[in-house]
Amino acid sequence: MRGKELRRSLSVLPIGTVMKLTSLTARQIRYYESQKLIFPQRSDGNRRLYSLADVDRLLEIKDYLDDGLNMAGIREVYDQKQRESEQRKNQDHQLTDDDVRKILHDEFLQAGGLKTPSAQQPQAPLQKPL
DNA sequence: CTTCTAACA
DNA sequence: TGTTAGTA
Repeated sequence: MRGKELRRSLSVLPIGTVMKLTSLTARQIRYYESQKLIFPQRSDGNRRLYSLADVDRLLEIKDYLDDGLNMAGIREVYDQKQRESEQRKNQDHQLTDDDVRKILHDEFLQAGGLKTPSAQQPQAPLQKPL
C-alpha cells in the first residue's frame, strides 16, 4: 500500500544524476544541503546519495526561489510543515476527556461482570481517524 | 572518470 | 554562484 513511497525514499542517486534531473549545478545542490533544505544520505566513500523525494524537493526549492524566497524563507516553509505533521502525530495519540470517560466506563462494566467482553460493540476506538 | 571539501586573481 | 585544486 506504500511501496511507492518507500522507493521514493530510497537514496540511490549520485549527485551527477540529480544534476541532470534538476538542471542544478553540484555547487547549488550541495549549498542547499548546507542550508538544511535537503538531507541526502551518505555512503561509499562519503558520497551523497539522493532519493526521488530529494529530487522533487530540489525541484520545489527551485520554484520557491523563482517566487523570490531566500534560503531562510524556504527553510521556514519546511520547518512549518514538519511542525504541523508532528502535531498530527500527537493528536492521534491524545485521548479526549470523552474517550477516557468511555474507556473507564467500559472497563467498569467488564470488571463488574455485568457485560460479556465479546458483546462489545460501542467500544471506544483506541485512536481517532485522521 | 566522478565526487568531495575548502578556498578565492 | 562559479571555479579550481588536491583527494578519495
